[in-house]
Amino acid sequence: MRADAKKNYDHLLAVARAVVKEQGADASLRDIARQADVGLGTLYRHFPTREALLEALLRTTLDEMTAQAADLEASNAPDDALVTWLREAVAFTHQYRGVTELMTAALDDPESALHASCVTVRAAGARLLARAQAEGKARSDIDGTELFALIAALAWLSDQPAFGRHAPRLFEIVASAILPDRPDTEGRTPRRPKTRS
Amino acid sequence: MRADAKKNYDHLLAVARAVVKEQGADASLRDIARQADVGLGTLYRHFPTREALLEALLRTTLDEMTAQAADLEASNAPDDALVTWLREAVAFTHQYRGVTELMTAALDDPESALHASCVTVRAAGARLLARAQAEGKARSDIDGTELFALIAALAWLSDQPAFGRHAPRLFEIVASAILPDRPDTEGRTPRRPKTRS
DNA sequence: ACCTGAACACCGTTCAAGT
DNA sequence: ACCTGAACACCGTTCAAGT
Repeated sequence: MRADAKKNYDHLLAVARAVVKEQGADASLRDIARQADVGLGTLYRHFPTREALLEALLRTTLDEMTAQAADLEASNAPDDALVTWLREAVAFTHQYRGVTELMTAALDDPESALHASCVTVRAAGARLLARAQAEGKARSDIDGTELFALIAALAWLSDQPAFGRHAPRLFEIVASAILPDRPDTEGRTPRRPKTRS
Repeated sequence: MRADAKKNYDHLLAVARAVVKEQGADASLRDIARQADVGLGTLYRHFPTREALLEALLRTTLDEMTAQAADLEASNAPDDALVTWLREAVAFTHQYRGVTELMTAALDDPESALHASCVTVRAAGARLLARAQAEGKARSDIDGTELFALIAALAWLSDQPAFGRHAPRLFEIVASAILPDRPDTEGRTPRRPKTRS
């Protein structure tokens, strides 16, 4: 890659990161090019699709998540490792609003630039899940895709302003379904009376 | 309303129903007006916002869901009533792809034309939930909004092509979190070996 | 009262023309 | 080899002009 091209690529990526962080994964590509002071065609040359742009944006983070799964597998009890990783996965996705939809679609589309990353993440989760299942800590009737789905659902919920406030409890509810006999992380505070919903 | 206006209104609604069923809740309004052989301004006159259009579209179905909740409350065991209603709620939303996002946003926005309907549905669910909680059948640390959130999450998952195949099991997993001691509905089939995820 | 469609400000995507 | 921006086909939304 030529030096000027490399410069454009890097700058484009930095701007895109900021814009996507602020406006979500469906931010205007035109706007990104504009803010990067670059022709619209230049953006398309470096990132032929929106998925390609997000793949570049997410690659390092997704790799970190895979690495962290390996770490947790080596150093933690199977159930703790899984729960910690799930929490991390949801939190990560929450950085970039709307990325969940994209990753979910990419998982189903081998042509997507994001496909490989998503498959890798699913595999990392599936390993942690299998280990917990082998020790009887996790429900045995779940597979890696379903674990991915539950993470995606929790991430989606966290992105909705109506539910953001409830995200921690919703996480606990779903986690308790995956790992039935795990005590709640938070100190099981008694709930406000149920008159208001 | 004048007779010609009424005719336009009805026809617009019928066309919109078909288009939204096919293309989802973010279907082009222009396209709907075009297919209804009506000026774009006419659509906006009758339905000043997309939410208003969907409110008209969903009103009868949402009312039916509220009514069904009352029926179930009168004639079924608390836990069965709740599970049946949850299943129904997810299935309904699944008819119109993308409606979940809209309803979730409306729940948080009192100005939305869909707000009242969503609040009513939440209340209907909350009643069924409270009854099941009173008999110790449902987790006590969940409120109506969280029940709504879990329904929304399941509906969202069902809309994703990658997860559609897993929707029944994902429903069972979440349902088991809400109603911990309920036996699975399906005959707990042994799972395929976990080599493929 | 109600309807129409042009007008405006946006998109995503492509591609001929430039350096 | 890379960059640019006009061109095209779409949007949602508004509003003057018509009946």
